[in-house]
Amino acid sequence: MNFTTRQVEIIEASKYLIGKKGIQNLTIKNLAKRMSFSEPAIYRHFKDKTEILKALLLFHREIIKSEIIKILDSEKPSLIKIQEIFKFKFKHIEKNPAFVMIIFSETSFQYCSVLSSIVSKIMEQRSKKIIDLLKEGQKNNEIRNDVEAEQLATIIMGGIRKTILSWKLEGFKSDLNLEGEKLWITIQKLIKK
Amino acid sequence: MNFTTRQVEIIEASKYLIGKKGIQNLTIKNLAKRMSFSEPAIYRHFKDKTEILKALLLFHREIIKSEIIKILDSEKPSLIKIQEIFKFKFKHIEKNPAFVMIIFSETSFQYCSVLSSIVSKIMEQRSKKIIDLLKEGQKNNEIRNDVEAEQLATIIMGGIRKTILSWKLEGFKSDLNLEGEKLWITIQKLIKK
DNA sequence: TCAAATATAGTTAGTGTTTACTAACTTTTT
DNA sequence: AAAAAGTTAGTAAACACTAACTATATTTGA
Repeated sequence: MNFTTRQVEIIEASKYLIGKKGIQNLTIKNLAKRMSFSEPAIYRHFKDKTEILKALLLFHREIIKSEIIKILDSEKPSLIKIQEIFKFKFKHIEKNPAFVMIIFSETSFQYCSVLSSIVSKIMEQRSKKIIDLLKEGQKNNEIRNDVEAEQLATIIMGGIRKTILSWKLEGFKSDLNLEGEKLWITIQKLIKK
Repeated sequence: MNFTTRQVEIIEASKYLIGKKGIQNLTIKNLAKRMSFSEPAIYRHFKDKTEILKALLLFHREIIKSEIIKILDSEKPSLIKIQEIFKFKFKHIEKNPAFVMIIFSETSFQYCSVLSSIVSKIMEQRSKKIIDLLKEGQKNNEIRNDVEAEQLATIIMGGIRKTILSWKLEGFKSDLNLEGEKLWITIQKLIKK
């Protein structure tokens, strides 16, 4: 997980390409053009295309992970922590629209077991953190405990994903942060005790 | 939207291929093999590949639409109607796993504006129906009205999608109908008055 | 210290495979 | 007789990737 400068540049270029026109826009040819050098030069830095996608996923996972951990490690009520994760996710996506495409490319990765297992692992870890947080909140009497934390997590994560997907399908026109806030107001009313 | 027998057969074959290995498995070659005839024969029934995908989307939209309308037109409380839509969706998916791939291929269709606009229209129509149903429920005092119907719809649809996605990423191992029921129990507790 | 050796990172030109799709012909149905 | 639905054989473009060569740093040894 230690990438060279050039590797990071290639990861950034890949992100740019996927963000622009989706995963099928990430070709070695386009990547080389974006990097302003020849196609075979790419292969001096990554064994093959799968390695690039793998690096892209892992590189971003780390960025998000460290941010989430920062939130989790703070001494705040669970509900506030969830709210902060909420806000971070929407801010991160709006700042980094390329990542939306990557998030919604799980199915495109399906042909490649290496990539699909990375994606499902990332998602599982996220779910687990949210579930733990919700359980903590239930214990501390911040969150209602007549419902299961697992299902609450599904609703929260699903709601976030659906909001982002709608934003994407509408052509990124609406104000994503605003939609995120509206969603949070509702979720917070539904789950708090 | 009137398809010939052969066209329907090709649609079914496409569904089969996508269901097996995702959208990238839908090639003219594979389609011809599945239909047990030559590649150019496909083009006697559809102008190009995009037309096939378009037909696939529209054909299925009709099937689901008619089922949803049947539920909506019945004389039952809103909450029951939502529950029935819920059940139908999970049953439909479990019976028809091919369709999961299609649902989660929005991003794969993105390169083609015709297809992506069909997908976003379908989704918008679905959202609208759920929102109307929720508003009806709020009016009739079945559903809490301290939250906005739009956001409730996002949560419900997002929750369903997330449940299906997790099921897919786990390799279709868990019992989807059971997961759907657990989700419904939670959602119902959260939204009812 | 500085030239020779070597490792690194780029180039051009090309390969084999897969893709959607077509031209031209033949068989089958109406 | 003609329209519909199939066939074989093939095309052009896109794709990931490679062989072989070259320029440029970096390291090493007298």
